[in-house]
Amino acid sequence: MGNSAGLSAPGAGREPRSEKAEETRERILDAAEKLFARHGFYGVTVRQITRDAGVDVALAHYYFGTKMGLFDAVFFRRAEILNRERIASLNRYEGNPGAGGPSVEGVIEAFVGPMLDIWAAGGNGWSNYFALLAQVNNTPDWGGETMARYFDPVIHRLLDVLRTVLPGATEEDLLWCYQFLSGAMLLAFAQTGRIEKLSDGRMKSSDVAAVRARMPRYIAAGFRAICVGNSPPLYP
Amino acid sequence: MGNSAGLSAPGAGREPRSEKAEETRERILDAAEKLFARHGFYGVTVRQITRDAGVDVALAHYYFGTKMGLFDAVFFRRAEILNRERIASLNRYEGNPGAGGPSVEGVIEAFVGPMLDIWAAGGNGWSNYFALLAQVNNTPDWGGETMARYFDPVIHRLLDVLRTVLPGATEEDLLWCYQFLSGAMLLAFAQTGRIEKLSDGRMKSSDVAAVRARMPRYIAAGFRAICVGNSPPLYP
DNA sequence: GTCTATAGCTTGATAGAC
DNA sequence: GTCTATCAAGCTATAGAC
Repeated sequence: MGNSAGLSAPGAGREPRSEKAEETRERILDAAEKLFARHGFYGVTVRQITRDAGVDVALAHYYFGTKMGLFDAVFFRRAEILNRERIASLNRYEGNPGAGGPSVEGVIEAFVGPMLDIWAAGGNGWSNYFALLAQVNNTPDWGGETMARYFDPVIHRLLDVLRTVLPGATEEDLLWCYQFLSGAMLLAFAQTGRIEKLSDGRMKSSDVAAVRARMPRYIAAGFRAICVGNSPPLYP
Repeated sequence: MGNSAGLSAPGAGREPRSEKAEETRERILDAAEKLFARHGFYGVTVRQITRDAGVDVALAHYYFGTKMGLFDAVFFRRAEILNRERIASLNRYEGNPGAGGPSVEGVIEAFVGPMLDIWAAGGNGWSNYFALLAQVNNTPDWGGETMARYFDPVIHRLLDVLRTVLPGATEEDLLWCYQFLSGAMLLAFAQTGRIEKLSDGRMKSSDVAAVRARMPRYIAAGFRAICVGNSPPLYP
């Protein structure tokens, strides 16, 4: 699914757009982001999107060609930002790992931190986008491929840094652990309302602080349990 | 989404069905399971399902009323089995935790084991079903609610057993850790093809043994890191 | 850039013959 | 139980006026 290649912007390099046009484009993207995140690609019609955006149906096709083109544009818009932030964070961490030197926790925090910061900074757009990522990540057949197309460079960068703090880890161990990380992280970001149900309304899916306090340590412990020595696990 | 209440079978208590009719019903369910898993509820038409099943369109409505009724029936069919197996496994473990006495690893294995066994035993039906679960689990708004309706009793049972091996854990810690477990586990079961892409084809999403060797220990380590003491984590 | 109008299909669902 | 036939509604996408 999707056909914009790699990390080059779909529709990039166009002549300068008028301010009004740019705003219209963004309104369509925002509405599409929200609705795709909630109901998936097929659960939404172009008409619903443009109605939500307050613009004419035909404009969606004018700006994005097809419904799929619109989906790709939504997916791409924030992927670019996300990738930049996470690469920068990993680079910063490698350059200066802090007091006790590099650690698994540190690397995971450097990777997850930017997303937590963005989430904490608020904005419905990002919340919707995270929910969309979780859905695509868990879509069989083309989900893995789509995630790979947009995010694999960052993930390979993460794996490189992880290898420096987990020198004995096998490739299999590292990749499976990343898969677990990916599932745990994106479900937490998706805000599905499950935690509300389980806790009888006492806890909130939107509690960023709660996730920040637990997720990096949870994930780092998992990596160490698998990638350091073997059963029984050793904790250096 | 969905409206069959609790764990009572939708359409249960009907008069005895003929064998041929029962087979037709199952064929529709199998096709629907496969296609819903691959493309989501809205990504599939009733016509595609019945075509795949080799039966007439009208029969889907005859047996299941609406498209949503069909979806509910698909979701319910295996949920019942899954719940029974997991409850039985947790009971067995509580009755006989094995040599070293009860442990976090043991509880997690008792919970995840039945799903790994079912997966290992093969059958496309179950693979499709797991993929469907992963999708619903990651669906915002109604995903959490739907999962809760079908699976919360088992999860509360799991949490009860976990409390006995993690006596000091707070409710918040336990529930967030479960949320991470849920995301990691279902993504691994969804076979999205991501691991193939990341490993350049050297690893397979369908490698049950690889998941069995790692996931329980990964998850147990995460629980211990969060639910035992506080930073820095202590490993008993 | 924006809108109207519409082409050309497909959809979920049902009525009724067999 | 199964199939044919069909309906009303909604869909993506486009052509062309402004």
